[in-house]
Amino acid sequence: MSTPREGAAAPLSNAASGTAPPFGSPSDCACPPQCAKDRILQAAQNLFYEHGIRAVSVDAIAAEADTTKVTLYRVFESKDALIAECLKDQTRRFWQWWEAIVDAHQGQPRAQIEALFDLLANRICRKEAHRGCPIANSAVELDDPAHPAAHVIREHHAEIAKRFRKLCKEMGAREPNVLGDALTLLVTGVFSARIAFENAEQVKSVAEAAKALLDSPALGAPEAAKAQRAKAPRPKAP
Amino acid sequence: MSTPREGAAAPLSNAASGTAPPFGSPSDCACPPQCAKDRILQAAQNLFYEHGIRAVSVDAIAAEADTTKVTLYRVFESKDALIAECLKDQTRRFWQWWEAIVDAHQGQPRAQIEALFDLLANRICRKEAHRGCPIANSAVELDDPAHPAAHVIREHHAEIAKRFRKLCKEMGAREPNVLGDALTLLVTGVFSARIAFENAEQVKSVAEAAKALLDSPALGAPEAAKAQRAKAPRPKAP
DNA sequence: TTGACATGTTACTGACCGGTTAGTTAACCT
DNA sequence: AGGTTAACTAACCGGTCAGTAACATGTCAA
Repeated sequence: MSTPREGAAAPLSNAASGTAPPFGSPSDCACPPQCAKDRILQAAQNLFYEHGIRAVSVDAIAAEADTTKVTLYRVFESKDALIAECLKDQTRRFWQWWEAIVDAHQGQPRAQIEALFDLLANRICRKEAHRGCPIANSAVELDDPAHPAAHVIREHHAEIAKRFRKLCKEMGAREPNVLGDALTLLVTGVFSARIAFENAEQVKSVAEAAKALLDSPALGAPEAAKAQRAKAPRPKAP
Repeated sequence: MSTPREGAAAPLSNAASGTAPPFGSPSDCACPPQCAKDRILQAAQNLFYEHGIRAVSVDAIAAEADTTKVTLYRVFESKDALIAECLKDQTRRFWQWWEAIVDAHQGQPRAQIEALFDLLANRICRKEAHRGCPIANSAVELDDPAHPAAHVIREHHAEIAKRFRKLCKEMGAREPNVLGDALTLLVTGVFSARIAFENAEQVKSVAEAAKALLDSPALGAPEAAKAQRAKAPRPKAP
């Protein structure tokens, strides 16, 4: 097997330093800045994202966090619990990102969706996003449905679909559920494709794809709504 | 860590028996039916798909293949080489599936695309596809770009995009490259979503999404071509 | 000063990992 | 009969894994 991590002896592997999951690492924690728990959580997220969950040992995490395995196990019950905490933290930051975009276009569901995809397309092309979505990636590595992180993964994806469906409904789409699910597939698709494609630019067409779906005669908003959308921000929609 | 595999002592784990990746397992090999190499290749694909590459030991593969680790290492250079062989085998079977569908609608690029998505939607809902795409999954677990399987993964995805772009061109699409890439994203998306969504049916809208994209005024075929498509099979396209 | 608390240090356990060595058995070909 | 080939058994190697035990240190608050 091609060396998983650079041995338990790895003191300060900067293999992952400078790299972080696409929606950032923890910084807003209750405890004083950069307490051991914070550093461990951040190191784990970076290493998990960069190399995969199973490829990273707790020794490597502790080393990257500039602490020891003992401290790690004092703060987290197990590696599995740490994994779950990492994912929770990442979903929290993802939804912060989402909310900020949605808030910027209140009452304009179509503009909200477009902005989400425009900014996603930009973000996914950035170098630090080269391993796609950390949550979806975890789903690949965790086969046990009883794993403490499994629920986080499922809930996250269900929430994306739910919110897209709702936005599509507000937009007055003909088929809000199908359209919402189609947009969800584009999101999961762009993350997955980002890993496997050499050229990061190739996945950028996700924004155009989303707009094409929104304009779809079969799924999108009827002409009336489409004409309306360019004008004043409608309050909420039917 | 939640027990990776059920110990090296696992003799005949039927944890994966009866489960196979979405595009099947090897059966058409040169050597006599069910030689050791065949059995190993099949067992590895099943176990890798079900539990992930890193979670499966070579001991477990040998046991599942009803042979020994020694035989495995006589036939394959290393676990990494075995991984690469598994992926090659799976891409081969994927393109067999693809070609069969495309051949059934020769000269009708739009019908070819629609059929690909219709059948993909059906296949992805099947129980044995519940872990998405084995090739995309491997990309998550293999972080080393020098891994013997990395090239297989990249080439596979590039080929999908290339073929979709070509079909879109033949279809006379306004933006064949963007449309082709959008379809590619739907494919990667439906595989990824299949893992994380509890309800398999939710990803089925991929076929409708694809049709909506094909009908997109901005990306799809102009009205003329669209009217034409229902009629006689055009020979090749512009 | 005295605790309490978070953290660090060192060393360990038992299991499992990928990979190897050595020797055996059975079928087939010449 | 002898040789080749492919398969088997069983034990082993050095290393890594997740997780633990026992003890030392620093710091801050009362």
